[in-house]
Order: sequence, then C-alpha cells, then structure tokens
Amino acid sequence: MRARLLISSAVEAELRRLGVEPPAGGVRLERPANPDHGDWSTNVALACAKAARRAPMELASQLATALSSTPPAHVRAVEALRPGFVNFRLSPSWLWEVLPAVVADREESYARLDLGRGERVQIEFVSANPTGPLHVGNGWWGAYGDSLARVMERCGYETTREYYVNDTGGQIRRLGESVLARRRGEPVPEEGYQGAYVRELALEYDGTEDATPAGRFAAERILENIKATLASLGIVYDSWYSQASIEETGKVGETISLLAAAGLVEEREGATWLLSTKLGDTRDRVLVKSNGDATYLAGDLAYHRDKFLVRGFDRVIDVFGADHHGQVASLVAGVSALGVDPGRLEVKLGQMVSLVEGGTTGKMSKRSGNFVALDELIADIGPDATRLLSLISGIDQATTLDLDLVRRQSMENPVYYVQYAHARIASIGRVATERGVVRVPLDQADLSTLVHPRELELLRLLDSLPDALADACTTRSPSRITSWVRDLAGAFHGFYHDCSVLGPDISDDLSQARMWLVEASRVGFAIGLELLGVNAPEAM
RNA sequence: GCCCCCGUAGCUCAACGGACAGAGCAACGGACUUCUAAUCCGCAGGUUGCAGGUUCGAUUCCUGCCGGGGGCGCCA
Repeated sequence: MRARLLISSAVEAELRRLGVEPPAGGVRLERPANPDHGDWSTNVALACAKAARRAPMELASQLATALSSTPPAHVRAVEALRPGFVNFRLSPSWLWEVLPAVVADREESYARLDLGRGERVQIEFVSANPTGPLHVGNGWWGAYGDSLARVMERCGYETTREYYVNDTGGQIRRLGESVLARRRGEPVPEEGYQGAYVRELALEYDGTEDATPAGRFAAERILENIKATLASLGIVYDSWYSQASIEETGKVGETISLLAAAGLVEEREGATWLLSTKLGDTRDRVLVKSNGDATYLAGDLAYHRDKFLVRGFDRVIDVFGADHHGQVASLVAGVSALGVDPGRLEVKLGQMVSLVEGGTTGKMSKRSGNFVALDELIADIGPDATRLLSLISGIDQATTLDLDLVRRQSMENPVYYVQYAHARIASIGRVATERGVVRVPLDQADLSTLVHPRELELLRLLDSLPDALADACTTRSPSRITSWVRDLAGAFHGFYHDCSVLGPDISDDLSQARMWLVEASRVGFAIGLELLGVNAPEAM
C-alpha cells in the first residue's frame, strides 16, 4: 500500500515537471495480469496523451527515463512499453513491509476503511412474506444483504439490517383460510397455501373460525422459523419492521396527503391514483382502491417515508427478488414525490436461483408448496457451504444450483478448499506448540528470507485486500471478497506444499519468517471469512 | 409490445475500459517415510451469442438483432 502511494506521487510529480497535468483522481497504479509487466503499472501516459498533445509512447518513455534515474523506494526498474504503459519492477522489500502492517493491525484493524464516513445506511433484505418457509433464493439474497452490510460496516458505514414483515393484508387472510380449511379437514382454497406446514399449524391452532386471527397466528409461527433459519446462516437483523404498524396507524393517510399536497394524486374511477407518470414511471398507480383499502404501494411509500424522513437514514438499499422488479419504478417515483433525492435509494434486484435435482429443474412456488426449502439445503450441505455458494456470483447473475453435485461435499463445493487452508494454518500452530517452537517478536524476525514466489504471492494478495474490500463496497458486490478469499486459499495451499515452515531442513530464520507469514495469512482469512459470514475451522 | 438482468472453456462462474480473457469442477498424466493429499504440479480446453459504433485499446461503454430468465394487477 505504502510503496504504491510513493510511486504514484512520484509519477505525478514527474508529470508536472514534464508540463502535463495529471488526471483529476491522481495517478492510478494497477497490478498487471502478466507478471512480465512488472509489479505495478500505470496507464497515465495513454490517458493524458491527448489532452497534453503528446505521443503516448514518447511520454511514457520520458517518464520511465526520469523515474529510473531517481527511483522511488523499492523500485528496481521502470520501463515504458508498447502503447504507452509505464511498468515498475520492485524489489521484494516492498512486500516485506506488508507483513508487519497486517499482523500489527490484526483482523480488527487491517483493511478497515473509511469510505462511508459514518453515513447511516439501512439495508433491507429478504423480507419474505411470513406465509411459508424461506426458499433457497431467500437464502441467496439474504447472504448477499448480510455480507454487504458487513462489507459496508468495515468501510465506515453505519449499517442497519432490516426485515420488513408483511404481517397484514390479503395474504395473511388467505393463510388463515388455509389453516382453517385444514383444521376442518377440507382441501385448502384455490388461492390458499398448500404446503405441509399449513397442516401442522392447523393442528396447533385452537382459535376461532375467523381467518384474520388464524392467519396472524400462523404468520407469527412461520416468522419464528424464518428467524431461526436466517440465524443459522449467521444473519441477524437489527430490526423486524411490521407492515401492520405502518398500515394500521395513520402513516399511510399522512403519506397520501403529502403526495396530494405535491399535486401528484388524482381521484379516478372511484380510486385514488399516484400520478407517477410525471416522475418517470411507465404508468400511474393506484394508492387507494375503490373499496377503500390502501394498496401495497401506498404502504410501501409510507414505509419508505418512515425510513428516510422519520428515521433519517442517509441511504437505503433494498434487496428484492427480480420478480419484484415491477414495483421499482413506482417506488422510486413515489420516493422522489415525497421530496427525497432518489439517489439515496438503491434497489438491488437479486436474479432468480433455480435448482436442478436428478436432472430436472424445479420451479419454486410457495402457494403450490412445491419448492426447496432453505432449511433443507442447509441441512444437506451446512450453513457455511450455503453462504459461500451464494456469494460466489454477483447478485445480477441468475444461478443454477445442482443439488446432487453440491450434496456430495465434493470439490464442487469451494467452501472446503478455503476452510481447509485455514485448518492447515491452525495445524501448523498446533505442531509448533507440540515441538516447543515459539515465534520470536516480529521485529526480530528476518523477513528478507521470504523470497520464494509462493511467499511473495501470499504477501501480494494480503496487500490487495484493502483494494478488494473497497471495490466490494463501492460496487455493492460482496462476491469480490469471495474471489479474494479463494485466491488467498489457492496461494496458501501452494505455499504449504512448497514451503515447509517447521521442517528439519529449514533454517531458524526462515522458519520464524514463515511463521509470521502464516500468521498474516490467518489474519487475511479471518477478515475475509468474517465478511462472508463463513466459519474458519481450526481442524477438518 | 414495453421494462430489468444475463449470454465468456464440456459444467459452474471470474475478470477498476488495459497488455496474451482467468479459476474451480469434470477428462487425461504425474507427486504422499514430511506442518492434514479435502492438497500440489502438468496437459488440454475460447471467433467472450451476432453485426456495427465510440476509443490508442472493448468481455466491459453505445445502437440494433438473436437467445435465455424475470416483470408489466384496484395481488402482496
């Protein structure tokens, strides 16, 4: 990190000396994919050439020549290459500085950033209706929302995890009707819920024949199970927000009045409409039906008004399933009609998760009772595997999960690859203890013995964690962390294979340096796995 | 018809607008008297759906097609 800053400021200074204005964001260094291109590289010559009216390659050569004569710390060679890249070759010493930074800060402080500057952000996710168990897709997006919160917290945001509980309205009544029908021993109604859990709830319910209390009873029970399922994945909410608390108070009416005051409401055909077309929506939306009931949108707008204007969140991130895409435009329109900058609302749409089992694709539907419950998957493959699998691909990527493959706990499942690396670290520690080998203080260790490519690769990866984290945060992509952790695991396995830490042929100095490298790696896994919500086992 | 997401190796997926598109799995061939072989190494696998455009440079950005998924209720 520090070496890179030194280089980029040196490049910037040199650009100025050459009469070229550096880019606004400063000189950015990147790590070339091809190791032949050195340790760090910059494209400033290409980027500035046009504005400076210079030939890119010529500018790059001038930079390289000047920087070669007075190289920044750790820099061994500076080269200009082909279209206009400037490449820097460093001595391994820059990586030896990475190790103390990691082990001194430990998992508490290393790669802890302040991108958010304390901005208060609410992340609302899962929010599945309490009318049945969670399905696998809920778990997928749940892991996303929770890990995003972890990432943003580590980047200096103050986050709140919220679950919006749909504990009122038509679907609760339908749930109640289903329970009552089962209790009478009748088939559930056409629009009812068919799942086996309804039968169990019917056995427990001893209230009246009224659908609403029966539905509330069932929904409460189901919500308890949902909480337990999510908790088993390490997902714990700060707040469970009741839809009834919005809709059964005056909040919906107040919100509609505010919209009306803004001139965005119209009575038409006996219903009350939001003129969302004026705000970029494709059509107007009903707020109050002609029978006097408020629509879901009206409640949702009251809810978002509460988020922004009552509770005062600076930013709200809603994680919805892609099947809720249709409500986004009206939500955004409504929020901006309430006077909230719509840039403060981010809606992440989780693409669908489909399952393959025995070669056939299952269509998930709560009403038909035909879906794979998240609980079943967790019971099959465990919470860690469930979380890691769900965080491999981005939220925009529709995924296909082959249950047969995943159940085998085979190499199909990358969680074992990562956890095994961590278990090996713990194992080295145990053996060291057995043999009475004690780590000397870091400042007495000779880190310059770390020159093996495997060792340097580990250090490079540890150095890149803050970048990966920042990237994961700004793009709202926890899956970047998954990639990083898998890379670290690969690097560690290679190191483990080629570089004995405690072997008889290893000098004391090298052994000590490697023990510190192992410790730094442990810190890296601890941070990465914590962000993903995956356990780091001591043994496997 | 309109809106959103996607199309990359046999499969599942990566790749701040960067250099020769990478991993894992599956296939094939190797490596365990050693800190855990749930590992490592090698080999192979590609016209990044198609056609244009912008750019010094496009898997990435823009337009249009083709294909897949999801939406387009006075349901929630």
